[in-house]
Amino acid sequence: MPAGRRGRRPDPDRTARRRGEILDAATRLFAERGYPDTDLDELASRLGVGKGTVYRYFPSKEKLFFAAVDRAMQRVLEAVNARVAGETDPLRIIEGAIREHVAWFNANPWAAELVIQERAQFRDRPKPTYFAHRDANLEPWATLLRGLMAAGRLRRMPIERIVDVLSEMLYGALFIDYFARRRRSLKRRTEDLLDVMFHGILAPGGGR
Amino acid sequence: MPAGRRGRRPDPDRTARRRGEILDAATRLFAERGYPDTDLDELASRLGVGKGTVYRYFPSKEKLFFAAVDRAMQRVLEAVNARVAGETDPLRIIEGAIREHVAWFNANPWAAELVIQERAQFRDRPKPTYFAHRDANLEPWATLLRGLMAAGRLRRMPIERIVDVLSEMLYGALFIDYFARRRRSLKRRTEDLLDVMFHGILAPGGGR
Amino acid sequence: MPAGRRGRRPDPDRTARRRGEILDAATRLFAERGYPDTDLDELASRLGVGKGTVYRYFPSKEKLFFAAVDRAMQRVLEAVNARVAGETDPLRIIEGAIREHVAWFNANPWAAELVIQERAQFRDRPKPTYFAHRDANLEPWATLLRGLMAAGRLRRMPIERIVDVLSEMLYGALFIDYFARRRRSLKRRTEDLLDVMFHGILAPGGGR
Amino acid sequence: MPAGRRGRRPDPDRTARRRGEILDAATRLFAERGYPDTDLDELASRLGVGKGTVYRYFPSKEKLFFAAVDRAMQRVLEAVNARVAGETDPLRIIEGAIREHVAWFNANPWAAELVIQERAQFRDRPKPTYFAHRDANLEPWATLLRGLMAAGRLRRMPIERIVDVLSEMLYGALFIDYFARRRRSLKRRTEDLLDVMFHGILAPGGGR
DNA sequence: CATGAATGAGTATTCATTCAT
DNA sequence: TATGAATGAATACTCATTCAT
Repeated sequence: MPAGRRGRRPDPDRTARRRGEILDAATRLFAERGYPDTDLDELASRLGVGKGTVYRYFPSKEKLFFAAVDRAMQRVLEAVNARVAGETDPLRIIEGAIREHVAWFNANPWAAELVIQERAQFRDRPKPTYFAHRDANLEPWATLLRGLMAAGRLRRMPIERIVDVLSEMLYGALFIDYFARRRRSLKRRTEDLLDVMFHGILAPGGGR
Repeated sequence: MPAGRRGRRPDPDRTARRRGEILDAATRLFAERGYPDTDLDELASRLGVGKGTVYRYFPSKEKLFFAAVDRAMQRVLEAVNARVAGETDPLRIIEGAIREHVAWFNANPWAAELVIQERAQFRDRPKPTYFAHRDANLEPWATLLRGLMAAGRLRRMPIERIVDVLSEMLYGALFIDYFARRRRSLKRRTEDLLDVMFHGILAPGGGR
Repeated sequence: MPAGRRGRRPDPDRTARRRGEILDAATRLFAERGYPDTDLDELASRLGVGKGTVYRYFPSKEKLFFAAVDRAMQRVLEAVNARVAGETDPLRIIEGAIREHVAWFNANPWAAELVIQERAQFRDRPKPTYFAHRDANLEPWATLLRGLMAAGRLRRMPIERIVDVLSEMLYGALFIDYFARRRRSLKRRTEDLLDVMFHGILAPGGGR
Repeated sequence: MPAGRRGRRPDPDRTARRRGEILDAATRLFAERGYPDTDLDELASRLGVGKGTVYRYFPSKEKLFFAAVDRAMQRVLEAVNARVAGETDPLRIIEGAIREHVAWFNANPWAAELVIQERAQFRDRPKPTYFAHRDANLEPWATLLRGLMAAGRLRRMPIERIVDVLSEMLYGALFIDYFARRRRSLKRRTEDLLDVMFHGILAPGGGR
């Protein structure tokens, strides 16, 4: 054993596991109570550790919260990517992504809560985590859309139009879903969204 | 002097004006700082009145906030109704309503802020003010849509599908608009929305 | 009509009546809620007048309270004096005074409440109203006692001993009565007090 | 190092000592200023600790106050019991108890203050602490009195009569003592009380 | 005289963060 | 490394009093 090294060595696995446990509990609590009503004291006792320990892993309540949001956003993306992994038809990829996005937030409403909380409590953040992640993952989707358009399967329009409107729909759906206490089934709402997104509401020639 | 009670009489005009002034200033402050960071003490000094005066007009910070949200929501509806007042073609009415909704929130971003704040700080409210107002005003729009569908100008689909997806788009647009710091022009984004809403993204026959 | 005098003359009767009404309502409220929880706003509305009016008759909440206590103390003394007015036997006068004191506070528990409140809220008042009144009325009673002692009907002892112990009994009775929620009848408790006061608890020769 | 939980362990001794110190200082302050004028902030600075520390030991101002009253009442009873511990003659036990009660409150006037404050500020408490403690300790005294009566040393009368009148005397004495700023010596007043309690004021045959 | 709108000093309590052990 | 005792800034609301009308 080299001189000068005493005591137990830091165990990176243990550390990572601990971090994850804290993040899990914090996520649940932030979503349940909202950011301001979440008490780090309660978090610590739920975890069965001291408050100081939480502070060893995250330097402040704020940072802990951001870490929670960040991880949540990673998870949606992972879920979406996993869902479309086997698909080859680009249109089915788009469709699958939409379905998964709606379904995932529906199954994980706490994530929507985190997104709201972040926006409400930290109004001055340059870019909310949700969009940071979305933008970082945009390019492959844009490529996909360009391909479909070139193949004549999508109407000719700026790619941004699709991306933006789709974002609005999904983001709106995510919020309305969670807090307007909707009564229609997840399946039906997904069909609504896909149908309008793909075909619009006008009948052929109905515009005039 | 008229018989009956003596002394300084309450002046309803003055009272209403005062209430309005307080509400204006409160709205601005709540939107600027967020609910928790808004100090009624500061509100009072901005208005040049004592804290107690604010409490004469609104019994609590919470009630004041709800009054502010409520008034904001009334105003969007008024703006939308005013915009479509002269229209006769039902499709143009729909279109006008969408345009105004997007434009109004774009011009009054503080209103979007209030909507978010309400949701984030009062998680347990049965129905957020935005939806309460929307639902109270839904019927005429549903009638309009039914008419258009009967006339063959809209594709046959459940009315709810249109209402829901449109809500999602508008609500999503309202949020994204305000806090994703979008770079594309209001006009272009409105066209995007209308185009996709009306025609969808698929080319004819593109689904297969 | 002399020049220089305009308008309605102050009407002393009306003024006194008004003062009395305010004092009545204030007394009730102070006794019900305690001094700190009595709201002059509520007092005014119960009376159907404006807050300002109360201030025309009493310069401050404190002064109003003292006036209420003072009037209450006058009333006990009046009641006691009225009760013994017809008596001629000095011992019966003493007895009647004790009976009336106990009975009056029992019938007017709010008065005991005022005595307590005064002591608790204004700890630094030189002499509580109750004792001020008592001391101002002490002399005739001392004379009475001296006469009884000279006549051999009371044991020889300092007059102050009787006055002090009797005061303690009465004052103690007044408090215990009101707030220990006693279960024994007024009559029985009065007899207890008189019996011990007059005869003590020892049997003849029981001291040794 | 023993297995199990790491970190700074709670030290029960230290905790108890701290609690006691806070209670001491609080008792003094409540008695000096009265309940409403006692500021926990000032209490903390007097103790040289932060306000939060006080709240660690007592969950509210109210609870702290009740704890102070409660401890005071325990102490009177201890003092009284200690005083009569060596006595064997039951009559001397009674006498000693009375002497100690008067003397203790005379030496600890702050305790009387707490009793008053409790009554005045918490009008609706079912049973003031003073009486709760008294009632919990009543039985041995009743037994003593029954014994004396059976032995012919006390006049035949209901035990309750003695207990009640004695309570009234002591309670009255306690208050008068503290706030009528009496001028006669403690010793003399104790003799007064004992003399009247034991022998009454009437001369033999003086009743008629 | 009478009113009640306006005022602002005053106060209990919470909880993120630090740091002695 | 872990703990939890200690800290103190921060905050909504009440109510006695004043005074314009």
